[in-house]
Amino acid sequence: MSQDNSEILSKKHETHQIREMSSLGLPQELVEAVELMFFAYRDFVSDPDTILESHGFGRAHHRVLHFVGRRPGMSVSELLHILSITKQSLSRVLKDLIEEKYIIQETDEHDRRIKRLLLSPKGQKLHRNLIDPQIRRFQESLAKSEIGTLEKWQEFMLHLINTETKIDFMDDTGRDR
Amino acid sequence: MSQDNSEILSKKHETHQIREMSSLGLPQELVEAVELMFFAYRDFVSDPDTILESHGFGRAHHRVLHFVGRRPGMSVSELLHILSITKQSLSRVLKDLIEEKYIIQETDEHDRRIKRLLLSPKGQKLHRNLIDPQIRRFQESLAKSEIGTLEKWQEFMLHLINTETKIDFMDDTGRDR
DNA sequence: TAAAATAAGTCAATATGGCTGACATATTCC
DNA sequence: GGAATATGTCAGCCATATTGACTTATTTTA
Repeated sequence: MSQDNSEILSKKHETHQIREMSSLGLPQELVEAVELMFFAYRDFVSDPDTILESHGFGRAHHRVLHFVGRRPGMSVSELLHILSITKQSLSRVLKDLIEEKYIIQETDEHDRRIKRLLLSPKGQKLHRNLIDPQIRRFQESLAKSEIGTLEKWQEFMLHLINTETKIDFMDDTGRDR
Repeated sequence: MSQDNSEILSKKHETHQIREMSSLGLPQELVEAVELMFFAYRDFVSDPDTILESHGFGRAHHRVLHFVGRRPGMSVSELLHILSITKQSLSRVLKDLIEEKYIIQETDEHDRRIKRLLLSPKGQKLHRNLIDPQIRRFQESLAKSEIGTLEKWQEFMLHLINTETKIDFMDDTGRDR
């Protein structure tokens, strides 16, 4: 769009005068990066997927467990908003998690229409089991690669995100408030 | 697993003696990183998703178009292997793409059991339209962030990937051969 | 050369997790 | 008292994944 390629072009490959081009006529490394996103994401969620399967749950359950675990006391509509899915899609998985006592609902003290969502100890345990292999993957990747700290990686990833989403993420991490 | 946290702990936050912990009792930045993977991936595929919808296609079609575009002449079984899906899952989307002339099949010269897959000019155009917003997202992110070049980001992402997958990826990019 | 292996394609059935539209209930706000 | 809000639920649709069984054509191999 408004992006000028020449800036990017001049930044890379000091040792090569000519930037490698893929079969698409696009910079090789950028096309590779697209694939890295695909493969890294797929493998990154593969360990939790295996655990979830043994509980009869899917990725949707994982997301709910995760965000409720990270923001204890969040409402159903906050959860809907952060996940960007419909009430009906959420309801099926949330129902499972409540029925099997991974998630507890507590009516808000001041506004009795709102239900606050919380992880039960059982839910916390599962959440922890799901996130552990992902944390481990990051730690191993950090140890193996030259990147040093996560800081710049995080900054880059954050810039890939839509502005609207960024607001949710900030809320979620409790930063910039 | 074999990973020792103390090593990671000592590497980060020179300015803070105590590492911030999330509500999970896990390093805050690593939990944040897990969420960055989720949000970044979701938004990263959102632009192609919109384009695909207008063609009556889904993400599965996108993946097929992408890999065939990147590795012109690949066989059906190579495609199955790289996507890690079943023949039956592939068949529907591949059928769509062939019927609507985005993908062309050519019988291999030497082994007539094998069908080589290629993008038609129409397929190349769509592939290009799908990848453009993703390339743009990377370029904008590169411009906005301090990371400089993609190199270290790529290295880190590559280490997140399973060894088996890495082999496919290398094959795909034509490196290390 | 006959049998086995391989590449591709197809059938039927099933599950997950998205979606839409409509509607019900309880509660709070104005 | 009526409007708005938060939640929950009905029914149905779609995309994309799965498994298992089977066919056809072709090549490899014993």
